[in-house]
Amino acid sequence: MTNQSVIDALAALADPTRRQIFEHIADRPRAVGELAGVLPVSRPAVSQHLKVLKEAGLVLDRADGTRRIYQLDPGGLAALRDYLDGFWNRSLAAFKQAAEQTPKEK
Amino acid sequence: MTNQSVIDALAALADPTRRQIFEHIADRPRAVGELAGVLPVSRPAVSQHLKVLKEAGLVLDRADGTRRIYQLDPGGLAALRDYLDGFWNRSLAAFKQAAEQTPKEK
DNA sequence: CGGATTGGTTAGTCATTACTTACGGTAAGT
DNA sequence: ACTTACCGTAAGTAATGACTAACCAATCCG
Repeated sequence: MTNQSVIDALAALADPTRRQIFEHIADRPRAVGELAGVLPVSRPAVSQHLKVLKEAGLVLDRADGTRRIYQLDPGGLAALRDYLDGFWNRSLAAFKQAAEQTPKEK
Repeated sequence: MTNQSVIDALAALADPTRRQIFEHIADRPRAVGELAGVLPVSRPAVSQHLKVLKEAGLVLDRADGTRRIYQLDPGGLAALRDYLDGFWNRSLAAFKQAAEQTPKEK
């Protein structure tokens, strides 16, 4: 609900490795070791990234024996999309106004 | 069009100062010195951030005498929103499936 | 012209953070 | 119980990047 979650989500997705993890999870739920096997980083690194993604509200986790399954969290994504939608309207208005001010654009 | 622009946009908005700059520009077009006067950083810092935002396709600039006016670029925002929308559908599907697998959630 | 205003660029410093290695902890199998 | 498999945490290091100070370029006004 807060604006901080959106900020955390943006910062979380800014890292290339975290974005790869996120995209793999988006495909289907994954275990930690499964992700580490695909990615070019160690398993602890994956764990640390998953912690960041979880705190940002982008992923959920559940236990499955000794394994831990991670999946997407719709809440974080919705917050992000709503945040960007807020700019979208203002962006269109500003762009329209600027186009009128400089009509001789190539 | 490429996926790289989306990645650049995410990384650009991850920085707190850049997000503040972006939000001020979203309010209305601004000059560089105008932004530096409001923000707690120096003018060169603002210039560097604007360069990043511009390369990410999030802002546009035009000359106005010695000043340079920056405004939002709808293209970058649209690409970002479409990117997140792609995850949104997958997220809902994954969440629904997981809810069925663990029906005894509190 | 000459000074003043406005911005972009460069060099260098400092803080943040992503990564690996090592360790501890829990659950399943024998 | 012992071993194996899987995962999170801590410590330490290397690399990324955000910032300031100094300098240079372009435009406007007297």
